[in-house]
Amino acid sequence: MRNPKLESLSPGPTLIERAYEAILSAICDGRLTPGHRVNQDELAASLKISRQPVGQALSILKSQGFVRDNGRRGLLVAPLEREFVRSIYQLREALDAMAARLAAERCSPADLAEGRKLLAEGRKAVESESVEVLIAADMRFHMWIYATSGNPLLVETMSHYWNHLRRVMGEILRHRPRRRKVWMEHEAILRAIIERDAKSAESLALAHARDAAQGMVGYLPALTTEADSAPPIAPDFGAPLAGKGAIALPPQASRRKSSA
Amino acid sequence: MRNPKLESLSPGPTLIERAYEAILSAICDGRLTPGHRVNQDELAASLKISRQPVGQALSILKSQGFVRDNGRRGLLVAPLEREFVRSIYQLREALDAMAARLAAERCSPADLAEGRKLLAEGRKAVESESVEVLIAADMRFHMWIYATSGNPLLVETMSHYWNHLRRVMGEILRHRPRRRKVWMEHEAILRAIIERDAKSAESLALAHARDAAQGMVGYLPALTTEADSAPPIAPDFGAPLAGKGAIALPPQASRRKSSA
DNA sequence: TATTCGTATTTCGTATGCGAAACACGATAT
DNA sequence: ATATCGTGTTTCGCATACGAAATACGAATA
Repeated sequence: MRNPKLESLSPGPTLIERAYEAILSAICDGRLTPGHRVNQDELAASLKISRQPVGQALSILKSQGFVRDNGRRGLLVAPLEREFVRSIYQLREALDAMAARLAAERCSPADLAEGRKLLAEGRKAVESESVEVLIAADMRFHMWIYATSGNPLLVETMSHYWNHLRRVMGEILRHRPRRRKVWMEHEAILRAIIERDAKSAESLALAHARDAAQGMVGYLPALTTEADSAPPIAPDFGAPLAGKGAIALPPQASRRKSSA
Repeated sequence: MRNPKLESLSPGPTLIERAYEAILSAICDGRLTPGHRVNQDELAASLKISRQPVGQALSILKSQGFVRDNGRRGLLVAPLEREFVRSIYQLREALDAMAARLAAERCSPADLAEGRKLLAEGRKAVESESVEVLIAADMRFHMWIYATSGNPLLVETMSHYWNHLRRVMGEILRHRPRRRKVWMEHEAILRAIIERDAKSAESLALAHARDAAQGMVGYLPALTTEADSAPPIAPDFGAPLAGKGAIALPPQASRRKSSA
């Protein structure tokens, strides 16, 4: 009666999750442009589902900063704000540096093989025409470092931020020549990790993050739609400090038979 | 016709937001215990609202890792897992160190006054009996550093993580004597910031984070409800890598007149 | 022609309705 | 007594319905 080890199968993706993915990817690759107003009915019609799952997906997107409240006029796709992007790159400096150091300390042979593969793919991506391919390769390389660091939260957190970065990078790389230097720096980082030189890996990653920031933030004002980006209106949802709720919850909600 | 400067007033908190706050604070201060199954109907009944806003709030909480899918049996309050807490503290090392350094470089006189005030309040909180008061003071001091660093995303990100830490700290401090050392370390950090000694501030904050981690993670296995924490089942929602959506969105959803 | 007011339309938040899937429990058969 | 099956209950996801609030637009007025 005891099957050796069958992992329980996950319930299929709900409409909420699929709507979330659909809208998020539309935002991240620029099909939904910054500042564009989003509309529940319209999205629901596009996806051929009802408003309900769309609304829930938008709630999540809002809490993650991809869409934002537009006063009483629904939501809009978060504009690309220089300050915000700068903030992300600053976090990246700290976290990428730590990730590279940890990766150098903890990497396994399998990890290294994967890293080499990603580097090769990246080199090939540089040759390709597609900005999307280039960004995806860049992202995968860095995600590999995060994963190799052995900190799952780092992967989660940074993949979140990279979705924001995708938007910026896509916007900018479409207008500016891409720099090959990126993958030389990647190679240097990888080599340091391979040689288990934590110190070097850390400082190379830091320099790389600074470099990337300079390449992006500098060109941002040109396209940050200052006009659309109204001053922050609604109290932001993304940074919840619990404890201010007006609705009280009973000390311990015991399941069942409470109102029976 | 042009009023000099009236900031637009924000739409009042919706039921979703209030339910979110209520549930989050219940989770963070332990009124909803780790591993406890949460139930839409029951929460809705407690809050005296319908299931709809509760469900949306839970979606957001799920994407933030405060509740998690329980196979096909609804949701449960995320158990306190050692690995997860360790991950948070590791991120804190990197981010707190950076924050302290930036704070030392950028603090204004007003910032310093605020910092001194928080330190004094913290000292008083140590005398108090309440674990909640103690945690709140600790949290506020660190949030001050984040704010003073001038990086708004740092505030947002860390306040998020601190909500997770609140759960752990509350659980552990209830069972173990609180350590006064914490506020001596805080004082040292503050002093370094006041003296604009970025290097010292950075390393002191790093040491403080390591110290805090040791004080928490070490005692975690005793209370991590290993039995309840089923192996991860559902593909996690918190770390979205956009682009896998099955539902396609048309290239550019132009508002209106699409389906006339 | 420019301004102001009133009405229709849009759009969101919330409630409720409905069906499917899983669990719980008891009855039946061996 | 134990195992198996069938039925009722729970509970969620999704759709739809409804009301409130804001916008947009056109008519009336100066």
